[in-house]
Amino acid sequence: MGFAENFKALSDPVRREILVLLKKGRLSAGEIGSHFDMTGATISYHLNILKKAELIFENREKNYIYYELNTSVVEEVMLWLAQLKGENNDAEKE
Amino acid sequence: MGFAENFKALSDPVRREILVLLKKGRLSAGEIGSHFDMTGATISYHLNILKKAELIFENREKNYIYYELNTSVVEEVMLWLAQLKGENNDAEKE
DNA sequence: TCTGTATTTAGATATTTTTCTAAATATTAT
DNA sequence: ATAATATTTAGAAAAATATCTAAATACAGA
Repeated sequence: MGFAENFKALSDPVRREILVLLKKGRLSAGEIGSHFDMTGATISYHLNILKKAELIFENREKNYIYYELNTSVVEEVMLWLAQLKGENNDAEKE
Repeated sequence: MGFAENFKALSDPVRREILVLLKKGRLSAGEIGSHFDMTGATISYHLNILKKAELIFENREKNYIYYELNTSVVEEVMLWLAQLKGENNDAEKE
């Protein structure tokens, strides 16, 4: 909730890579973890940060927890950046 | 240079506010500092991080150092995010 | 119910980041 | 050259973040 969390979540390379992995489709926590040289606990920590920022959401199924990308928040961040790029140049008014 | 630096630079609320201030036009380090309840040294630290990420550039003039927004890097970050939003949905091919 | 697998939580440690104070540098003006 | 102002740099302290190990939880299958 809030930009602060979104940007913080995006600021870590591991978390960005997780998002890229999820671009191709949902993955379980374990599958995500197998892409990194880190303990499952650490991956869980990162997933939780992404979840709190609503960049991903989870889906419990059987013995697994699947994670999926939530693109709507990505959009919000882009909007903030777009405004920054926006009407900053004195020359091009309005 | 590189996404890591860009995202890290954007992850701090003080630095984001500095960028927003610069949207309206260039400001000296002192003018930027006066918007925050922090020492000049701390502001200088943040400006340096933004500078290294090439989100701003400086312009020395007289006794002052003026800072300006560099929107081209903002664009790069947006591009990364756009790709994340991109072809992630199984349904909408291509 | 017991065992095994997937994942998270708790607590500790290590690393990184943010902030401060004090000193250094640079530039202007007298 | 000296004094004043603007800003940065250095070094230390405080705060936040990332990582690990070990234990806890949740669920599935025998």
